[in-house]
Amino acid sequence: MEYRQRAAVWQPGQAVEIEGEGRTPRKRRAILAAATEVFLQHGYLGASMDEVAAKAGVSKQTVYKQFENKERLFAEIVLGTSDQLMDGLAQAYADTLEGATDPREALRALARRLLDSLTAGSVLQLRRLVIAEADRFPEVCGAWFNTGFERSLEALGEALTRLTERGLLRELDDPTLAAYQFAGLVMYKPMNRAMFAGTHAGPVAGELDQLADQAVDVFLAAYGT
Amino acid sequence: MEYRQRAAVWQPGQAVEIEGEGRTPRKRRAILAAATEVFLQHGYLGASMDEVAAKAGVSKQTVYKQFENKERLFAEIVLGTSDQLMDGLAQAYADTLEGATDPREALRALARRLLDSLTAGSVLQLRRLVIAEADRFPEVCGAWFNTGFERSLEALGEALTRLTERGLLRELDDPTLAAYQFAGLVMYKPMNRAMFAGTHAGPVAGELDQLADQAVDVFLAAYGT
DNA sequence: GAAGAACTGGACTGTCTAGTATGATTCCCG
DNA sequence: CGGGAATCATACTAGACAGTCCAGTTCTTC
Repeated sequence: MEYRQRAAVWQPGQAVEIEGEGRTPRKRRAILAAATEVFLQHGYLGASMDEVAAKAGVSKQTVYKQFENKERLFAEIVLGTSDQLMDGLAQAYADTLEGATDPREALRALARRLLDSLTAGSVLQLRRLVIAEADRFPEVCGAWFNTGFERSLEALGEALTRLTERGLLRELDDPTLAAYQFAGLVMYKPMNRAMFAGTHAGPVAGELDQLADQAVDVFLAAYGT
Repeated sequence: MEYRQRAAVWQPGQAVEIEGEGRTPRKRRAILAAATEVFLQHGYLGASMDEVAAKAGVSKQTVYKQFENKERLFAEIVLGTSDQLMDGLAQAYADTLEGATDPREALRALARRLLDSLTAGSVLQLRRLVIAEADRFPEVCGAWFNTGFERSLEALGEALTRLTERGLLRELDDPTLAAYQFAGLVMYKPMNRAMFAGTHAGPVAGELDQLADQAVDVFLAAYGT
């Protein structure tokens, strides 16, 4: 179960002290970390700038010195997460697929890792936030989707293509589509449950493993050599 | 393209006049219809009871006579939709699968119909609303998920089992899981796009057909006879 | 160590909203 | 057609919140 020990794909940043950092950037980071927490927990309208300032240990004036207004702060937070999520997923693909010899085992490991990572509380709350505000902030949420979500599935498509080149999968007409199909097989059920049924009701551990295995069975029935 | 002509799975109800209906129930229906529109458009916190009353053509007092407060009105609306959605989906299964002779054609028709129905604007907005408020109203949103979403996939599993019994599909160990896998193959990509990228950016028509066909190919590679 | 920038705390404005109150008006039913 | 209930228009209360302002304090930097 080596994959369960790994760092989560993304966690809302703590305001870590960085030695030699000036006061202003330190406070800016504290504000971003606090705002992330507050927005994820309460949503855009439910979040209050007073709470952000209090949680950051900063005066309201400082918040408004760093960020023009609530909308900009929201945008900064949402966009700031997509890089980190992407990096985490790219790492997951590399760890599980590159160098693999048995495609079934490799895909199972990937599926389990995706399930673990993406049903974590903070990732779910981020997804909820972006979905909820998709109409209020179409550019920001659209950008998050394009640069984070879609891009990470294209990357998975490329990783699958490398499996094909090594003779571990059948030829793929559309690698990105195959990636979406894999993701859909693995995550449609647990992701919907997690999104709709509050943050409570975590999945049973064994259920996720079973889900992963069965998704891989279907995927390989279509794409295995 | 016969399936494109069909009635949508669900549309936010207009306040239809029902002959012989008294004044009070008529106004109650008007309020529910107006509130549905307002909540879907602005979310729970963004919705104002004044706007609901105005849109329903009713005084605020009447709203509060029919519904104790904003929370109850929200709950009533969310729960009221799940039955209707379910009925629409059950109809889709029946129309496309029962009586089919060619499983590939039947599943393609079902996939296209699901794609058309569930990427419609109002259905998306409803999903967004429920997801966004899952933490604020865990019982209501959880109930919506259990009685609407999960139940409809169990129904699909039963419909698939009937295909099995008629020799059109391989034996299914877990019909509900197979249903989730089918849904995931068909909808993971377009549903995520639709959820994250505002209500704008409708999908290209041909893309959905292609998606449906390729999802069915994978599904039948695993479950076809 | 001094000057200037950044920060603090708290008060303040303007606006919005859930929910209540009231007296006049309209509708329904017997 | 008349009486009682439902509804209307409107005003009101109480609280929340985004964003601003200011006088005093702390940090950084030269």
